[in-house]
Amino acid sequence: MSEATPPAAATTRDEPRPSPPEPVAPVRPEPVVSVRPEQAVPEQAVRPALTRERIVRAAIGLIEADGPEALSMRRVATALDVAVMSLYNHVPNKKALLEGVAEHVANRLDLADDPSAPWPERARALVRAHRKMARDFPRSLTVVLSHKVDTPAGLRPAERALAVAAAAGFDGPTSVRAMRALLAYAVGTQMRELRVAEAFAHLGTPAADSFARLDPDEFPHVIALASELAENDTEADFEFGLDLLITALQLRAARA
Amino acid sequence: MSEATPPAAATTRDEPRPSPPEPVAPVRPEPVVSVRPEQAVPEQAVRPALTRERIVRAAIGLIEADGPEALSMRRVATALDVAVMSLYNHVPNKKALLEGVAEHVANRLDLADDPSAPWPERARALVRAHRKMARDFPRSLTVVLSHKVDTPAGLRPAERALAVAAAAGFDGPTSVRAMRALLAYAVGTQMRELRVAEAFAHLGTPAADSFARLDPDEFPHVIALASELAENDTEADFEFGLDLLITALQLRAARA
DNA sequence: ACCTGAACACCGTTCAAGT
DNA sequence: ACCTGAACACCGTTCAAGT
Repeated sequence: MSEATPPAAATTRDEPRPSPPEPVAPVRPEPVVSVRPEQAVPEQAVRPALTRERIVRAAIGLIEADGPEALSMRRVATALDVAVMSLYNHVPNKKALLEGVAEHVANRLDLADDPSAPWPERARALVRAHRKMARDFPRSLTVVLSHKVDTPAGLRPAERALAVAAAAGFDGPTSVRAMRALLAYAVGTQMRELRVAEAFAHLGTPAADSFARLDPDEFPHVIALASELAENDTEADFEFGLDLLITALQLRAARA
Repeated sequence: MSEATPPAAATTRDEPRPSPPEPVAPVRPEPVVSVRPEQAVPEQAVRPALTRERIVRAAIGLIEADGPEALSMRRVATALDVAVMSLYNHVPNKKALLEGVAEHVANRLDLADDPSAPWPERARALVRAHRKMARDFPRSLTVVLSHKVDTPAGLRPAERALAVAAAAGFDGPTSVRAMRALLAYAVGTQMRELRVAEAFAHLGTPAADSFARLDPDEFPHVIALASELAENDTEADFEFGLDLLITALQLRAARA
């Protein structure tokens, strides 16, 4: 858990790595008397075994803290207080680690589904789950989106979408297209929210006054709607577009 | 132009850089007789001046050839046959170079617009322009999408979309939302096509048999529609989703 | 089986020196 | 004003050595 938000020390690059809080015993003190060794060591002195799971979680923590471009094997290693090369006992290389990150985040998608609910509501819930993931792991998102997933974790949203489309009465090819349209919208929304979030992280309110310097002849609408554009009710924006898609799909389902 | 698709030599990393095809004159031969110097040197001997434009184009060439993760200042420099540090006379750092790439690609968007055409057709044309950009610069796309643009190049699509929405009769806030929905779909589609393209580049036909290993209880629809899913008529998929959005917008415009 | 340090071939960027 | 090489603090990964 604490690995998900690594200590600030991991974000500063220059200072030398502090010596780990391990029992620094030059000669290993063999317990000749049985003292139930699992209770012998005090609280956090035992370092949990290095594992692929822990490595992936640490990577996600670093990505969320400093952005995906700041992720390095070496930083993951120091965050876990091991040597770099130890990671390679559990992960073949950095690309595989990023795939692990993608899969881990994709598995956090909340795909709870009530098959007895009307299909438009089920479709909405599916797309909303993507939006929630984008909020929970904003900076890991680009990693997820740039690693296609033909693993179960990656195909689960597709399965749900196809199930919903079938419930709506669409034939196979139409179901596939409806699924792709919904997921394209989900992905596009995720990207947009990510950009908005990064922009706010870097500046206060970014676009506001940059609109002022635009050529009024070329950008009449942008300038006229500057205040509407500066406002970012991502929730309402998202629901508006989702509503468009669902409405059109209902129309299409009724015609079939 | 030739920089847009750099020679294969730029993609192999290990071999030493071949000495440039420059006139290797240890002592510079000063032309004491006037021979119209701009014609004196044979064909490609004159190296064009290093410029921000040339640097950005070379970067795009490398990205399209080897992917964005393979872009490095050093590779750009050798592609242009200059020292690395020479680049820094025209570009402050790598981040700025990537912003240049994003802007250059965004400027290639074909935003031709016929204000007398019916607005649904104008809206379609706008979203299709994004799709075309994704086909022309597939691998530069992630760079474009991950650098928000409050420059004119980045706001031009928004301006067009708002103009179309106004022509449809939407009020300001609704126009902004309609624009965001359309652009979200455009972006989502671009991401999907990119993933499909990368998948095909790496394997022959990727998903086809990976579906076979899925748990039939959890993935009944994916398995049943495996052949439809394997087929990727990105054109038709794209138009299907676009049609949904436009249809719903027309409905909404008629109600207002 | 797991961990590790040294080494190698890369990075981006600062600095001081050249023209 | 523009170009450059050396140097620095980083990278990912191979290899050989330890337990």
